[in-house]
Amino acid sequence: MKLNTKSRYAVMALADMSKFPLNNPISLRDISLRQSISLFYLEQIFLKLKKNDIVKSVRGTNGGYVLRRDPKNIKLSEIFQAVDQKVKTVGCKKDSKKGCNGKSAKCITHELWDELEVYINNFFDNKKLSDLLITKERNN
Amino acid sequence: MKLNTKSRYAVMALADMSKFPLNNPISLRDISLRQSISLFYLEQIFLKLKKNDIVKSVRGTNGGYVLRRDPKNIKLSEIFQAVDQKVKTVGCKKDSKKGCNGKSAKCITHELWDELEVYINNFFDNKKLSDLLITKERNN
DNA sequence: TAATACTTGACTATTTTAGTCGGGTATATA
DNA sequence: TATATACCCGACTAAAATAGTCAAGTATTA
Ligand code: FES
Ligand code: FES
Repeated sequence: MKLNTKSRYAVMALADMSKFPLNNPISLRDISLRQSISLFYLEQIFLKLKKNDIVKSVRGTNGGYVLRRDPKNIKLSEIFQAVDQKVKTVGCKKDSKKGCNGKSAKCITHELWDELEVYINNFFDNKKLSDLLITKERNN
Repeated sequence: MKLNTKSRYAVMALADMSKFPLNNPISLRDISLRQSISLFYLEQIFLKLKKNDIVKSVRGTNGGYVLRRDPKNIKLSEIFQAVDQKVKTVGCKKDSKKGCNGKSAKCITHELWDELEVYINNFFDNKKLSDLLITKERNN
């Protein structure tokens, strides 16, 4: 049960952006330097964030990315979804009649994992990007 | 963010066991057949469960494994711990002064992931093995 | 003594992760 | 208009983790 770098970096990068004046394009190069994340990797991540309307891009000199909405209105669950990061605790296809063991019925633990999945998704649904900024002033 | 088979199977197998009279050794072969889990894999898993005092073993014919405690007193968190399945959402070593990016300070998202980790661990801490049985009668 | 069932360590194929890279296109500014 | 900046996009890859598999045991009971 662990979190991958793609979702961690996505949130980290967006949090970085939201510390600066909105509507002001921020280049991936700057984020890369400030947060020590590979530029190439960031490009990959932001492509998805863009496709999912979380950021928009400004090309050319002085370009970069801009948050599409106020950080107050960006849920972490959206970010996760954007980078294809599903919370998956069940071993079966949810909509299928078959269980994780290939049998016809759902397994003995299915309901438990399902409950866990809902539980975790709740966390991401209730957290906004802006929640990352109010903790305390940071210098990195 | 997903769950691996080792922890899923561990819980599944123990839940299977707790449906039968306690103190009655249950062979892995039976669990394997009922739950469609590889016998070899179960052996690997139960070795750890035994080392962590969740089950005890009875060798020889009619042997098997026996739950050491009542399912009411077995937390899922113990089971996860036993099979080495930590919930790991932060990218850094928790006790280290260094952040996930190798810098001296904790990163901008550290507190968030830490909170998530606590949140998820709470789920496992509050669930008992017995909670899996009361949902409804099942036939597998 | 034969069969059952746990014991242990090592081994492996497959999948996932975590990036990397190359060759673009668009835009601002000097 | 030249040039540098910065996004765009697909393909590629090394390394790690996962999900098992296997072999060669030992203990116990019927
Ligand atoms: S997890 Fe859904 S059937 Fe087992
Ligand atoms: S997650 Fe701990 S410092 Fe980044």
